[in-house]
Amino acid sequence: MNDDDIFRALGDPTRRAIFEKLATGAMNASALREGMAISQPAMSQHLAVLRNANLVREERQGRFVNYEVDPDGLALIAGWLAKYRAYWPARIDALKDLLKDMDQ
Amino acid sequence: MNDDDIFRALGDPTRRAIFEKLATGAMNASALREGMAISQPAMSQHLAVLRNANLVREERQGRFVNYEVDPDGLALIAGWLAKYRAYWPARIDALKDLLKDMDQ
DNA sequence: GAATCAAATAAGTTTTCACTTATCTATTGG
DNA sequence: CCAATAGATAAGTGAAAACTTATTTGATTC
Repeated sequence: MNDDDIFRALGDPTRRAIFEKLATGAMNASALREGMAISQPAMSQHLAVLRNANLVREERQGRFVNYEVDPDGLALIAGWLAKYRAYWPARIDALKDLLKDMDQ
Repeated sequence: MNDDDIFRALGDPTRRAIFEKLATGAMNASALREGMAISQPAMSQHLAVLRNANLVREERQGRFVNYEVDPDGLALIAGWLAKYRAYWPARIDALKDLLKDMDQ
């Protein structure tokens, strides 16, 4: 799990769509495919890339494999972004409001 | 400027290295190349991709073109990341500390 | 205004990577 | 134990994209 894997994984729009769909709730690979013009092997390969980047993690449940967002990958992006916080001072207030919301 | 352009731009490790070097301070394309095994046209092409993603902006200064980090692109990443804030509650405290630092 | 230097662009080549089809593995239920 | 189903893997193909060399554009200085 490093910047390289993560940004490469998110660099593909299809993979980002998969991730974003997963973020609405954990589901298995078949459910992910629904309404998403993508073959079974392609989905499996994309999920492998996302998993390798720690953006997604799996949990086998019988014959199905359930996928969910892995916070570790997101944290790494947040860390990357934080390095450049000097460049967005104007956005600090918005971020503060965000954190206040999260407290409730 | 959209998620696609940004993540595609950052998906390439060379381009991310260029961006990260630029984040240490604005400089022109030649200065960026120093110690960075990369040809002049390649650098120019990478900068064009970064510029197109609003991660970097240019300002011609005579014969040189000065490049600097563009906060707009970073803000878009922050926005993308914020959508998934539900997934990193454990990191809230760390982020708060970060904001406290920024106030000073 | 010719020479020089920074950077961009054009065109072609090579490498990477997202796909395909085919096959295999794992798990369940009859 | 066998048929069915979910998913992974293997191998090959085509397209995208990161490079190359050559040339062009823009600006400076002598």
